[in-house]
Amino acid sequence: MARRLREQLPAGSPAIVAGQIVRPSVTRPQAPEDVLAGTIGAAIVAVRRTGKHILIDLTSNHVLEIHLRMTGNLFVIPDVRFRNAATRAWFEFANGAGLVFEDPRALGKMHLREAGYKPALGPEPEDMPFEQFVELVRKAPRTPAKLFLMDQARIAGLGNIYAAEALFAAKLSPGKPLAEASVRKLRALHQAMADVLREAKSSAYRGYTDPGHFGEGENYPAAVYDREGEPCVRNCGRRIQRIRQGGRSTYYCPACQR
DNA sequence: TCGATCCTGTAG
DNA sequence: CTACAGGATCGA
Repeated sequence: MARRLREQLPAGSPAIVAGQIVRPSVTRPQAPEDVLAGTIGAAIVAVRRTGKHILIDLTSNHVLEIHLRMTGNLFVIPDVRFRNAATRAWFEFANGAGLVFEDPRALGKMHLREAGYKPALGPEPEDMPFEQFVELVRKAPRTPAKLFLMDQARIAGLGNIYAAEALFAAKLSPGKPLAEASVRKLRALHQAMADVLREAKSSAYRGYTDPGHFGEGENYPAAVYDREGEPCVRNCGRRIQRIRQGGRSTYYCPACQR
């Protein structure tokens, strides 16, 4: 997302000349006017991603932090006047283009931070050495594997879907602590976390929940997520089960994942 | 460790 | 019509 946004931004970083927080709840607990005050008049210096957070560096010595949650979307349109009804916040550049934050369910967040701000996140799977992963596992001897993977303070970037997929790939039970897993399976999981995120970020799917792909039969890339009752893709003869963990659904193969 | 909360579209 | 989905945060 951060990369796509970078590619869409107008060249020469025109200043932001106007903006509106259409839905005040997106900046809560910050006041919409405070976010606008640090944004309007500034230009964009860089767009970065860390974990699930998008960070937009501004010349005002602020950082605009955006979390898309599930249904959020952030992009540049050539003419800000053509923003649509799901727009929760927007900014207009000096050339008339718009940076638009859309989010039908309005769960996404936008906050103004000081320069140098860093979200409290664990390492990204892509640049986490195996030894560091093992050390993190060792510090959570009783936490069920799936809850461990979804804890952003431990490891950044995996949500409900990708955690389930990585565990399936590594043949690990979502309910058992990783501290009890073999080194071999931990290695597989370490690799799977990076793989699953790389695929999710690839242009092919733009995330498993992209409207054009989600739940669409053969195009649907998830092996277990939302597949309760379907036969395991490994043809082990069992069906995918759904259990409840931390208030959310976990999908897994009871035969393959032990 | 658990549930409620936020928010709305969609599935039932 | 109600239940549920998602991620993060908060309070019991």
